Amino acid sequence: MSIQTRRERERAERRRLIVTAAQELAEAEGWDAVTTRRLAAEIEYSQPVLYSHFKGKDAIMAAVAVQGCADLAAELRQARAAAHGTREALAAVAETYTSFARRRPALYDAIFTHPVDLPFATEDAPAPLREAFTELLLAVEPIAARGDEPDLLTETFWAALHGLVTLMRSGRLPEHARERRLALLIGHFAGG
Amino acid sequence: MSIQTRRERERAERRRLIVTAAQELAEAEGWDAVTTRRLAAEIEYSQPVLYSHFKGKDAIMAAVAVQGCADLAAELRQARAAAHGTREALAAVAETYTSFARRRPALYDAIFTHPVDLPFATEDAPAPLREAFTELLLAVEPIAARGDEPDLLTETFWAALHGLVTLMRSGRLPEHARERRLALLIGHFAGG
DNA sequence: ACAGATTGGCTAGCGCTGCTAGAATCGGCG
DNA sequence: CGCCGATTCTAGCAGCGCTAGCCAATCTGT
Repeated sequence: MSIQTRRERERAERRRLIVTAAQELAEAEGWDAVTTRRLAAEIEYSQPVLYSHFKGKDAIMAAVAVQGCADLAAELRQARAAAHGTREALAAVAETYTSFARRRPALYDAIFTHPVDLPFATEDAPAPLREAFTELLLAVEPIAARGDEPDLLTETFWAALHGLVTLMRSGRLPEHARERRLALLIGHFAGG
Repeated sequence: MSIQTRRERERAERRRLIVTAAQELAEAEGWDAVTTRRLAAEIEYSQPVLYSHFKGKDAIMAAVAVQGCADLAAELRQARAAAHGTREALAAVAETYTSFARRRPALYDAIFTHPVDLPFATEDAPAPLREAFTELLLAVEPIAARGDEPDLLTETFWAALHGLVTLMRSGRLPEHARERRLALLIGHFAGG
């Protein structure tokens, strides 16, 4: 038994090594730099080792996404907790969300942009994903009007943030009016 | 002179041929199927011919995007013209926009998702892009509150639509509540 | 009408990608 | 020690975007 568990432990450790290396490489040089060869060199193993842990590159990105989403959830929670008042909480969460996307674009892309088959809106979605959504929900819920379904309203608000983030990063929206757009969004959602 | 112009005409025609073939192939089988080899075979020329017309594959996608955006602009205009009342016009434009994204995902991606260095928010942006934005602007402007900058409000509304579209297509938002989310968005923007 | 210049398309190939089959090597066990 | 199974590596496949350099067809000037 013992040698079996040791092996499993080593395997798990190496899996973490892969995910961490992929995340660091992506955040340092972008996802284009994360090739299977480069990643294998980074962890000092050969390429096929990656495929004994993950089905393919996309699966590695998905693992990075889940891990990174925990960071986002934590930031959102902190921002929401530090804010006083419902409108302020919503603004704080929105600002934190877009700030996260700006500070850690590679991570944001893995979580929200890259085509990936993670279960998202179901109950068997990975915990960090559900936690991040819950943070948004807790901020949006109080400003829901009568008849608004909080879940759907949260999704809509989230989509708006996501749209702003992606359009700005691709250069389709100019960066300079970022805060004013965010203010307009909050204004229309929080009713003012 | 005449033979020069004939050559230019032929060149222009072949350029159109390339863009059209790329668009059709993308819409039929997705952008992954649009490789330079496949595209060259489709137009019955060799690969390097593509590079005498475009700097690279991205430039071809950009050309498809501009051409496709004219379609979108036309659809938006028609929807807006057919609607009575400001709120109805906004809803019609929003529905048309998301419908376009659903019906023609490859085209939508080329225009709004794919990383591309088209000038977007400046005055030297290609005409179809400006026209599409203008259609949105004309629908959003009437619902702008006092103090709202119409341009920025339009951008924000556009971003929300874009976010809904991309999150739904990647499976991060379930499809089933599509219309209710759109209704929530309109409700909060048009002041309901 | 013919030789020379020029334009322009094609063949072939480079360096890279994600991924995998099969050889080789390492570890535990009788 | 010698075997045997699990594991890791070497080597290679098919495909990608892109380009250098040859070759042929076309136009120009005598």
